[in-house]
Amino acid sequence: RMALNDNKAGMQGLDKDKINQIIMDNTVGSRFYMNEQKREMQADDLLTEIEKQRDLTRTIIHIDMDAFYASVEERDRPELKTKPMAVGGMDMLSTSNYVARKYGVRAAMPGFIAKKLCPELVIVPLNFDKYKQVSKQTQEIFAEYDANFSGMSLDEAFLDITDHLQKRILYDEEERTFHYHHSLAVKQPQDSDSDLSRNVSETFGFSPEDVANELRFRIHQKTLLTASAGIAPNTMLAKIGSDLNKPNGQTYFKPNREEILKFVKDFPVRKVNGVGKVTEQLLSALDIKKCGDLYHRRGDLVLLFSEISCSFFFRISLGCSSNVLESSGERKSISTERTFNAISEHKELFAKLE
DNA sequence: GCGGATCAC
DNA sequence: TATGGTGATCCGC
Repeated sequence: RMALNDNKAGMQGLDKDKINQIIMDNTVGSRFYMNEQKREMQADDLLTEIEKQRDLTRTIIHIDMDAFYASVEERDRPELKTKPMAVGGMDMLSTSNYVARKYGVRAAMPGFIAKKLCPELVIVPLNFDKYKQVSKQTQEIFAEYDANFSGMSLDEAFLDITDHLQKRILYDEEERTFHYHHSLAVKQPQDSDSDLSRNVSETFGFSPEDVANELRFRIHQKTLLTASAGIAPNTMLAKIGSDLNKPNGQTYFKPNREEILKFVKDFPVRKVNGVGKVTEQLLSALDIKKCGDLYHRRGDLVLLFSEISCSFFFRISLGCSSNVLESSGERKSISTERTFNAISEHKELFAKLE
């Protein structure tokens, strides 16, 4: 910001580096420098406030069904498993299986484009009623661990298992053991013959990770579908976690401030809930690509954005978000999702700078 | 409050 | 042939 701007007539060919050095050498204590300090103090006030509210005492799980609609169709039509397949129509696809993804066929892609990428692609029309039934089955399981769980869509939910973990300490082994019915046990191609007669049952422990494994086991037991999970002290990290080891995996973020900051530092802002295409571009223009960059550029951010937007960005940079779940029925807002009107907010600013 | 922009599913 | 439909927030007016 303090650097010399040479986009003015008569300023070409100057030794920019040398001039900038002189400006910098004389700038400490100057108005420019003080302004910068002031803005960083403003930012630090917000950051301190957020840090003060950091709560590592709760355990949130985000459960995300793997390629949900496509997996349901594969389950009911196994011949589709080996073929590139997507669910939706020629105008829009809802999701695709992993074979199709190798061709670049993704959710939210028009079917006719997908067909050009992969002419053999099988497009299966939506069976919404079926997905709703499966969703109900998974939600019955969720309710056993958190009666107030928050369903985000048919294939995603947040659970606060803090209370369950307390109660669970008293569970005997039987209450932590689950097994498949013989009729449901499916032989996977990679299983050896001995796996067929194997007792398909499992006992789970007492840790947050054990609970997530148990949830995923029970979902598969009941629906024959796989899910991924993120376990963390808040919704932002839980949501990130369910994506990191997908499919059929899970990630645990320990309730440890230092470890969270270390993870978040190099994590791309675009993958955080609430940061979409436009915000990504806007931040990218400021050379902000990783969550840690949001912290380093905090002085610039308070200059450019509203307090609400800054708080949103700073919470991301600290790995802080809400850990309070609104029950699905009465949900009005999702506290981790924030948008801001970048264009109009900045039209104003640029107008002043002219 | 309303409409526009943004975002997620 | 052809690029969703809905619900939520924040912003400027």
